[in-house]
Amino acid sequence: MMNSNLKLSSRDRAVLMKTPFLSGLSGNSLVRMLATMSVTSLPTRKSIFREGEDADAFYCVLNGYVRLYRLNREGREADIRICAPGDTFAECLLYGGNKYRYHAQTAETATVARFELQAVREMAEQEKDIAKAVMTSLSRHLLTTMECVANDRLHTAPQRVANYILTRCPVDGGPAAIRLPFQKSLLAGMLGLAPEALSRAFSTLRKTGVTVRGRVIQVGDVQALREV
Amino acid sequence: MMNSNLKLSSRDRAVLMKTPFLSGLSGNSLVRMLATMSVTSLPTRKSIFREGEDADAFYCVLNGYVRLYRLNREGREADIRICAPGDTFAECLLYGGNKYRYHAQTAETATVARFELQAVREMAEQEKDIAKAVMTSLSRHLLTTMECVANDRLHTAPQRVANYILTRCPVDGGPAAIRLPFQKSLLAGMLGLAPEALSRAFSTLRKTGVTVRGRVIQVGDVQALREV
DNA sequence: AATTGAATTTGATCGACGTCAAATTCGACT
DNA sequence: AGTCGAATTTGACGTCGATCAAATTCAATT
Repeated sequence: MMNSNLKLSSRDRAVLMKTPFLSGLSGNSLVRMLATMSVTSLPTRKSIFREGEDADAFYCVLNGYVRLYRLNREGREADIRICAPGDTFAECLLYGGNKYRYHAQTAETATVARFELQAVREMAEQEKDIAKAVMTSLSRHLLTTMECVANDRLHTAPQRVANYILTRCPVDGGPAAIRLPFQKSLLAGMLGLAPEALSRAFSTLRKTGVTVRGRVIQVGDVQALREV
Repeated sequence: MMNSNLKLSSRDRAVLMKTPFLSGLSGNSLVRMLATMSVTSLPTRKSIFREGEDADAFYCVLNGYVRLYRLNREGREADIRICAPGDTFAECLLYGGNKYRYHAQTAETATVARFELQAVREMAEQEKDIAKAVMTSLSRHLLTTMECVANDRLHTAPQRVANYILTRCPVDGGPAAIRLPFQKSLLAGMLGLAPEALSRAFSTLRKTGVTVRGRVIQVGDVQALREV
């Protein structure tokens, strides 16, 4: 069941406006972008597009999570990226080919904004602030993706998990607690791990003062985590 | 020894003009880009910038190869990307932060073009075709980096090597031969492997009709390689 | 052709992580 | 509180690739 052109909830609107894509836009450009945009609510595990399809739109997650993944010949899935609220995906097809290069599906109930590639491409060529928004979005996205390659190649499972926890902890070194915004299996995919490996990484981190109960992660000593 | 503001060899010039960065530029924009550019020849294993330094330029490889890499706490290096002639690197810092996020060093004698971030940033805001060039470059780069994540997470060492060979083979299915443009240890880094693992992957591929002699790789049956 | 340092290959070993199966826990709903 | 299916954890095991060391090959130079 797809609920197109839904009215934006104020929460979703707030997320949308903080996106690198829209946050820098002036009145007129903003209006034009919003005009070509359509908002859709999707149920869990609903496909948004598939690898190899002709690309006609890119998306911004407003609520929930979207999984970008590939399949190998035997049908095993590997996540390439997990998109959180505020993340844009497939915007690289604005200037990088005309077919989707991976599958996209919701990881849970999600709301996404859809932008026509052709329309945005034209606007980016007319309005400088839109071009700038595209460049900002692509730059950020590229940096985090390179970060991901480095993380995969350099760190073990417990280190990746520690890293992830640290990115969501307050900066000071004392104790802290965070709550995962999604299932652990999704976190496993983000970190390039099997769910079992994530579970074992958490139990390895127990000796560093990390306690996990459901989605709540308690960190005894943030500084100690940095040294894993 | 650094040889700044070298006159461009005609070969280097040809590479430069085929870059997504400059290939789409009109007369005036092209002149302005070339004016802010400086060309440098560097010896083997010369550092271009280091992680954490303030970023003031991005680069385009004209000749040779440049390694982008990170270190972990124990000092082990992991390559994030190998830049070939025509590749641009650190251009994501145009709109994505002001510090270099990884180390860059030449993998062998190399010639690179250097572009001031600030100057290009300003030009990108003035000239639409320069903005477009930036977007194209970022898009391509992002796609290949996501490809890299997928490759790492989905494929074994022999599959990655087969993949690499296939990207440099003629499309038809018959026998073919290619010559590596660099040392095997560099290829290993590109594929996220230790040199020993690359060597073993090649010997695994022997049973698929791949013969390696020095830098020359003979492929008996391209179609068979696709099925590894 | 001989020399020599670097690159690559090979062998042996080890640790990390994937996979499969079974046990347990979680969480939504009655 | 009780039920039931899904998510997570745990155990057992296998495989892949990293690492270290030693042998071999390569390639530039004499």
